[in-house]
Amino acid sequence: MTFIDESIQILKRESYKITGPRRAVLEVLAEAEIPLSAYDIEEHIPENIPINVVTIYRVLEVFEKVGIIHKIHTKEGYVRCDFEKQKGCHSFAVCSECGRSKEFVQKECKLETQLPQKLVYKSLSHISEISGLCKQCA
Amino acid sequence: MTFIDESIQILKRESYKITGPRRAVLEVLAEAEIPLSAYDIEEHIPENIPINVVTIYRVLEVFEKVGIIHKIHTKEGYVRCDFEKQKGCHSFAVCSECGRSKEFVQKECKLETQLPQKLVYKSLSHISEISGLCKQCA
DNA sequence: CTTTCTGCAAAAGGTTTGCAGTTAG
DNA sequence: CTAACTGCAAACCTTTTGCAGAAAG
Repeated sequence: MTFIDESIQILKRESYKITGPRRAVLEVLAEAEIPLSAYDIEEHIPENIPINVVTIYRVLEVFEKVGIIHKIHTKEGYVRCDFEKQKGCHSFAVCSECGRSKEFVQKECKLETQLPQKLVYKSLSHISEISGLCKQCA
Repeated sequence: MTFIDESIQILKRESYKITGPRRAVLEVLAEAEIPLSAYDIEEHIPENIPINVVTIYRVLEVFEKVGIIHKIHTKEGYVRCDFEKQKGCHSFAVCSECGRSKEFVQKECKLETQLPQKLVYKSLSHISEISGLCKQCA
């Protein structure tokens, strides 16, 4: 199952409509190697079917809500979620030079199990990003 | 040693000047219970000695560079670093409701030791934030 | 057919830049 | 005294909002 098909399935399940702009943004994200902002995505969309940036903002909002993309804070952009079905702590290694990011899932995440209780926090969500140099840029 | 004194020491060591605006921002951050943006900080500074927001932006940039404050991405604001001298992975638990944040340091951080090597990343820095509800807000 | 979605225009908000004058060391 | 810092004005970029028309299911 590809990222696009899987995402469409999830959107339908959550009763969102499958529209042209949403498909187009999915296609861009499916190919992307680095985190993309709304404006980055606009640039990657074919000129013959231009999509308004405002729409892209709204599309990304929905995508993030249903969990098919992640926001990368280190780079102020979005990447597709490669492990939609896996529970656990989704983390990223982000190259500070080229931006390439790799997602990985930790089933046993200290941060989400032990520490919050100790601090009397009830965990809801979690941001975890490592920034460094990738093989190509090192 | 208080946060302010320790910070001044660090700034001097890095040959930054100790100016009025820098002192004022340190004083605000020393008291703050939640992450503050540049504009938040401006509001907390005494009316009789107003400081330009542009200056606050530049002050925060320096403070972050020398490591005396941390940016909280969950809330788009800055907090003082409570563990300047401790090496390791500085993480935060942030209340999604009131914004109160607690810093903690993990000496043994899986994310900074095992995983990066596996991914051929050379670790440089690390963002780790848990978002949830604190005791008061739960 | 109805609800959701999109485009446009505009506003709002946050951040950055250049430059001249000020100040810490 | 000199390099570093600040204030001001303006530019710039990103994100949000309201509303009328379009389109998916």
